[in-house]
Amino acid sequence: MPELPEAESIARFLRRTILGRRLKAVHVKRTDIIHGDGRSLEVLLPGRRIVAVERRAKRVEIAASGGVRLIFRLGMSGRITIAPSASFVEPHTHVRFLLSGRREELRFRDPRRFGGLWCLTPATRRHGYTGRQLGEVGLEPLTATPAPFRCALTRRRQIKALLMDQAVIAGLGNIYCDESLYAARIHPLTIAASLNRVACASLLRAVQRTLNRAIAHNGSTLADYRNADGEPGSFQRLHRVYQREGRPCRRCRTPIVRILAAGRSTFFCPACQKLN
DNA sequence: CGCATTTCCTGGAGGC
DNA sequence: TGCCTCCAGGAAATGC
Repeated sequence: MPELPEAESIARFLRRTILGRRLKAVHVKRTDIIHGDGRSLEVLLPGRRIVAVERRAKRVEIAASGGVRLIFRLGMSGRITIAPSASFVEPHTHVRFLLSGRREELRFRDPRRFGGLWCLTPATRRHGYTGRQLGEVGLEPLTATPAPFRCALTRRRQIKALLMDQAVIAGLGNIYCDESLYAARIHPLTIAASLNRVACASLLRAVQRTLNRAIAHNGSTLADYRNADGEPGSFQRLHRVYQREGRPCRRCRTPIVRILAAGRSTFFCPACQKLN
């Protein structure tokens, strides 16, 4: 379940390892996970240099020369790895990008195929693109300031659903929503518009602290997630509520409760996070 | 508009 | 040991 911290960890690793290198060749095994410019990556990409690696929301974005942008959405089980070209290719590896320099390649795997790869080019910007749409995303929580953050929250929706909505706040998924709400002592079903200025500011600080700590631990690995170097994250050891149903709250020892909110398992401490 | 429900998909977990 | 069912979960579409 890569969320913002996992995508950030991958982007940082890629920046260290592939920035400035060239895409020598591309092998696509599944075309149906690729969207954007209709032309095949095999003809579009070879020879281009990697000029930037960025993260936006939960997405990892690679900018190549000539205004070409590769946007990886990892969904549930998406993984980006750098591997020796001769190494075993794991099942569900949909695209392989051979890199200049060492005999290495970037691989995109996604067994469950909730993710995808968007190839945006000057042509797609002029004429729109084919395949699945890449939804707009909202405020970047790490750089957001209190006023726009509060503005985004002044709606009559449950705070959990709102934080999960990528068009509103970008990059928070189930884990970091629950962890942030716990840190801010806010019940997940609270109507967002009922939070006052102080509560919103406190929530933003909690979100930022939670995300920054998770990034420092290379994200959370529950099952699938690995960083681009193949290593799991370790932030799951610091989870306060997520997947801790029935276990004592680390602040007050009250058992953590699990409910369904916004269609997702939601964990919170009923004593620390009171409704109203 | 809000929000619950359904769909996509596979691997891992649990039941027997 | 092996087969079967169930289910998580991000995003988008559908229904109310």
